[in-house]
Amino acid sequence: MKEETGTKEKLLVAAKEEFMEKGYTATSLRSICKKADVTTGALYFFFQHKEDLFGSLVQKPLEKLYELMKLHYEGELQVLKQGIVEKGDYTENSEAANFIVIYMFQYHDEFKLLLTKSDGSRYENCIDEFVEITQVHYRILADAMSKKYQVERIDDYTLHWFAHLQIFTFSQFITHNVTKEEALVQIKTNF
Amino acid sequence: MKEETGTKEKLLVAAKEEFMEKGYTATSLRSICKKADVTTGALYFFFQHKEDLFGSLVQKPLEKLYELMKLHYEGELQVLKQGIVEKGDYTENSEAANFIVIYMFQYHDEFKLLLTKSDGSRYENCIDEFVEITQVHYRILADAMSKKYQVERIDDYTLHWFAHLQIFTFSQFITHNVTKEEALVQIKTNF
Amino acid sequence: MKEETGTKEKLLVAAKEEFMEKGYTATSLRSICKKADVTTGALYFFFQHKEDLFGSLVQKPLEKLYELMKLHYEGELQVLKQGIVEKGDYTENSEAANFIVIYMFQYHDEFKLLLTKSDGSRYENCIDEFVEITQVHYRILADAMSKKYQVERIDDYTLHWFAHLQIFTFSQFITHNVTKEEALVQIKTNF
Amino acid sequence: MKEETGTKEKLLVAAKEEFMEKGYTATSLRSICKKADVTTGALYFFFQHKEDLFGSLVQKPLEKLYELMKLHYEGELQVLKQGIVEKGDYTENSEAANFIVIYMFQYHDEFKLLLTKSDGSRYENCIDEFVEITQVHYRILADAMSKKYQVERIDDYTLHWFAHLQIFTFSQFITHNVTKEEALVQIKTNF
DNA sequence: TATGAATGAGTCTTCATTCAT
DNA sequence: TATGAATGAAGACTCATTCAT
Repeated sequence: MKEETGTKEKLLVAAKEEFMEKGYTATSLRSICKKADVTTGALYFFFQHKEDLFGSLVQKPLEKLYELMKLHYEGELQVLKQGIVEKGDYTENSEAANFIVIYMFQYHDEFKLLLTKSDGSRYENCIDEFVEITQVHYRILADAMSKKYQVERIDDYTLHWFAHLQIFTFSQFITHNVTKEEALVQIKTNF
Repeated sequence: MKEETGTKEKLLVAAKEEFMEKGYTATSLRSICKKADVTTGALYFFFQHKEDLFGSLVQKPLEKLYELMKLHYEGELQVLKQGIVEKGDYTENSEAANFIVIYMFQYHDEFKLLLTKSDGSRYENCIDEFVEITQVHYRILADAMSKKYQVERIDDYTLHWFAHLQIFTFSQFITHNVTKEEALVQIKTNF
Repeated sequence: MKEETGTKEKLLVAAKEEFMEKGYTATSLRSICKKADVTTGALYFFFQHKEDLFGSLVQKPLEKLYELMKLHYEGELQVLKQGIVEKGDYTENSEAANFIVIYMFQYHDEFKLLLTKSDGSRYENCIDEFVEITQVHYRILADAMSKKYQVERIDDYTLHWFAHLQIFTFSQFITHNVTKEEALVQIKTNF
Repeated sequence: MKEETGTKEKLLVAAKEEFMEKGYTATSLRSICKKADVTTGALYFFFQHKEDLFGSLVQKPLEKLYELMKLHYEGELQVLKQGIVEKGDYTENSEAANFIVIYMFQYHDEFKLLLTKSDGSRYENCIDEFVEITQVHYRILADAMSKKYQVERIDDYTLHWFAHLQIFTFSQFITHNVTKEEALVQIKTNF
């Protein structure tokens, strides 16, 4: 039955606002404490570093997203193995993509921080990791295809390009003011 | 007929290296001066701010690129006005795109700074401006098309998406290790 | 019949380890609490200050040693007063010295803390006090001697020197890795 | 023709005073700047670290002393090699010892800092190095002796003891309020 | 043109200590 | 007995910028 918001929560809220406004590097812990109406020491009671504080906002959604991507990609591989692409399966997987988008919108702020405000922090290259994961997946997919249909191997650059494009598309939803509904339409149209 | 490299040049060279390595915010003017073997005062004789120094590396190529884009887009509009799209014109315009790519590779470092190392500076959102310009152009184009062929107006979001995608494509050439040749092939293929 | 080690004991053990490793100033109470798996508040329930905690480790052995020195020196004075130095008495006193060494080894850690890790605390000059006490004693001894044998008064500096040397010798046993046995041999040889 | 004392000098003077009063760790750079009537930035213009500042006071005398010790010991070895210890040589070497004392008194403050106020800095164990050097020298000396006179090898512990005692003696001159004259008398008497 | 000394606000972080519960 | 949240001053150090010469 607590009435007043906990200090940690106040800090997280203030941190989110400040990071969002100024970016990781340009944000000072002081300004966060001030906004949260809390002393420096209090901040350091709850968080180890500046980076830890940023991570506390952003880590979990990030990891969950990795997981969802993995699931999504494994789903696609299942479809591939079954040989025959039936409508139902396809749909199922498409739903996985949907789910990812929905999840990203659920943690819209957090992903915006990751994608546009993490410069200077450990997370500044997280996009590259998304691309990397996707590219690895595409490689498997592409090789299977080229083997099946006896076509030439797709070169790395092209693959990377597709992977990056893919991630770029999803990023756009967050970095620009796209609504969840618009995003879902896009997904349905393009995939 | 100067023999020794001028101080200003040494500073610019050092600045480019440091910014490239650490990014705008994380680079200290001190480190630049040190690398250039020049004193702080000297730096401030030639440049007003940190931002001015960064701008001295990056401003001109950036403006020139804006110009080239304008030209490119005006060219497309000319084609549009003439009503009949003749082969020759089209080629001409395609060559404009080529020229842009070539120009970007000529100032490869500078554009890399702009696209990936300008965080914290006045230029951190330059990509958005590219997109904006492109989008405005697309709007004109699209409206002309939809009027001509009596099709529905293309919504802003889609247009923005196309514009961003366009810019993204060009950015990729610079931010990733794409060679000029590969880039030109891509351009020829996709446009 | 307590089974679990008491909180206070855990704190003392942890404190000893930490102080020994890093010295008084460089050791933080936090690190002690962490090592003892105890909260800050608990520490402050049992101890008033950082210095109080350090004192709790070190005070008693220190005082006891002062006492032993006093005893030792009083013994020597007794011998002096009796005029005739009999073998038995001498031995007795030598045994007092022995006892001191043995006592120091019994609280080896504590004296090591006092002699090498107390910098920044109230105890940082404890060696000087040992020297002071010894010097006072030597003064009495020396004056009696010089009166008895009609020799010149020994000057303060020399006396201080002897006192300091004496204490230095005992310190060495603790600060360097001398075994109790070696120390006792040394004592027997030199005194 | 400067009239006002330079900033660097003011800083060094203030630093010496503060370190002398409170010791390395307990002294804050702020307090030094305040005493020197100089800003923090100024300090960091002249010195890299807190340790660098301390070193600027203390490094040179320390190194010079190492050198003098080396010379002194090499002198003793020369005497040894010549086989016959002639009075003149011995005197010469004794003069080397004298010179060391005189040098130490010349930089009395600096050596006091090193011997009693360097705790927490890189120099906190400098005494041990003195002892080490001396011990190594003694080893050579002792082995030569024991070979020459066919006596048993002196064990490491005893040697270390002598070395430490030696250094202790010299330290005393500085750490206690011994005058240069007293010290020189001591040296003449004991060596 | 350039020097280099100096500024001073600002950075993250640590710490002994307190106190309501 | 003990918790653990909170304080707030202080720490070393960095930086863009200025200015007399």
